[in-house]
Amino acid sequence: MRWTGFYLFTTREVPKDAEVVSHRLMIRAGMTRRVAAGIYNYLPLGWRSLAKLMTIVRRELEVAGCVELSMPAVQPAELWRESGRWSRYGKELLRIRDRHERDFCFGPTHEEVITDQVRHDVKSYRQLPLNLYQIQTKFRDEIRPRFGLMRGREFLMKDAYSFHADVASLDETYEVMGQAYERIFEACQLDFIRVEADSGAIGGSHSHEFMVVAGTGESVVVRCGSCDYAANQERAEAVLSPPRDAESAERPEPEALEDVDTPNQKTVEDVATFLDVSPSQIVKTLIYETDKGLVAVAVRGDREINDVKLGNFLDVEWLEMAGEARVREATGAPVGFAGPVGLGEDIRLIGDYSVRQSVNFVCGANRADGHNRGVNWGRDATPESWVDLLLVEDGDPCPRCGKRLQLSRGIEVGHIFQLGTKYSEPMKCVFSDKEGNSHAMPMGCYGLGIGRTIAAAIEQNHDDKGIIWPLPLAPFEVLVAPLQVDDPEVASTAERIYRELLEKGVDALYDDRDERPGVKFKDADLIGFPLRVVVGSKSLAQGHVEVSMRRGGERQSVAVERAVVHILDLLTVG
RNA sequence: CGGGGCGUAGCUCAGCCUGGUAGAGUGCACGGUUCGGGACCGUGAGGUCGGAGGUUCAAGUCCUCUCGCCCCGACCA
Repeated sequence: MRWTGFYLFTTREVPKDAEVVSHRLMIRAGMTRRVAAGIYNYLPLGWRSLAKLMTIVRRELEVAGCVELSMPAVQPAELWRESGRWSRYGKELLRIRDRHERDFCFGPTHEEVITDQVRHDVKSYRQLPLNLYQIQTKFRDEIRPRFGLMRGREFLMKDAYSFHADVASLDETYEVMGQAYERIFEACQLDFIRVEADSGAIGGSHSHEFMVVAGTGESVVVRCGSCDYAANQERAEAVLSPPRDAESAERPEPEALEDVDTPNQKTVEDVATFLDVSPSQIVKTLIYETDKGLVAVAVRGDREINDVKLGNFLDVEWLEMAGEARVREATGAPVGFAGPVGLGEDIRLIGDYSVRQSVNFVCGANRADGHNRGVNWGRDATPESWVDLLLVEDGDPCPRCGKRLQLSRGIEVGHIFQLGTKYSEPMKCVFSDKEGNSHAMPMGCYGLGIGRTIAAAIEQNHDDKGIIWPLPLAPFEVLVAPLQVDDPEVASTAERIYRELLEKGVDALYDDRDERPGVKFKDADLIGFPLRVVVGSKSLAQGHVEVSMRRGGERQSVAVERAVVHILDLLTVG
């Protein structure tokens, strides 16, 4: 490809609202341009990187036994009504109406459509298992799209769906897919980890996310420094105060329950200072509002609740911290003075493990400017359940080996989970077993963000000059840059090298622009071609061209006749 | 959805408070000097100042409405 014939325009400046490195660099390198909020053009250069990733994905999925197909972006509401998601999915589902006033949506995912297809064709256990995938445009009407391709509304996603005759088969495919994902991200040369993830209301025994390690990631990853435990923070188990036998522990004598005045002491820190206790001796009571009513959660004063765990335990569709008015209604006190003692009948009380062993603790008294001290479970209040609801923090003990956990940030580029019969059941995607009995097919689903993976690759591979592509994802492997295009000697040499590279199957771009050397160098660094061949009149007079690698940046003078061989060597080594 | 901010040349922005001739840099075109790390000089083209309405002799500037975009928040008592 010749630069002047390629639609490639770099810029020096970038809109000030582009804050994340990958976003800025993609705009500057001429890879993408925003069309609307969270909606982008993939320009030829960017599209080449996406295409390379898609090729890798297809290659590994074929190995894993997946079959590619393509499904529509626009889907009829009736399928979503059947699965129940038309009403449940919420505002992220972009709903549209055709000229006949029929309801459609722009697909955010394709469980309904694929299930509808498979139930039509597959009737017997003999036809299972199946694993179908597509790479296709999705639309999710995100509250706040941001960070360019990292969180767009319209985006490219590889989504695969597997169908099985039994759970064992699902388990097997799930593992195969996990390995395929590992091979994909390894092939992209990305630093990633596979973490346990929350499978949420979907149920299912397994769910894993694939995270590209990056400080700008939106997800928090919990890792053990000693063993291989790794989980999404939403999922990570807390073992702060493991349950133990009450009688085996030495417990202080219960003190009398006391009601003390704590004027204006609303936060845990305020109360701790005021009453001269440590925050961990305070039991904080959080009031949540859910679609199943109000819930009070007791947790150690210095810790936070993991809303995802809470939502899963309660099996609710939504929950949020109750507002000022609801808190007052529920506890009779303003925010800051809720406590487990004497809570109303209409509010459930759940205890987090972190306070199960608490004795003679401090908590809100459910009145303005008042707290209880000397509170004890059983005598003064009793949660209906003790549950792990804690948000894991840096330094907490590992649930597997007890060593310290570390928190880091990651970009979620892949998510695999077992759906079970969540869709096959309501949509009657059934098959006959050997005995002729009918069963809903257990399903798995496997997503991989194409654009997000490219963005993540840039987040992980750049410097102050620009992108440093991992070779497999680079839009072009080699840039051939003649510095003086009007010098016939320079031009013909550069052109010859370029042509030979093409003949050898190398993905090369020929910078035939009549630009000053500085401009060409800056653009080369910005775009991040892994290899660069510079043909300049001065070195050519010595019979040399210059070959350099973007990563590391070292330049080598190479004899003209050896240039192509040398480049091929470098490309093989990687 | 709540709060804040921004829409002016292809791009990045100034001008708005205090109403009176539409600006800079960059990019683009042309000419010249340059030519191995985003050169310099000169000339030029390029704008319904997001849109609608209002106030005014006069609106990019003030007011109202509207559309679009961005940021923060919508979580810890």
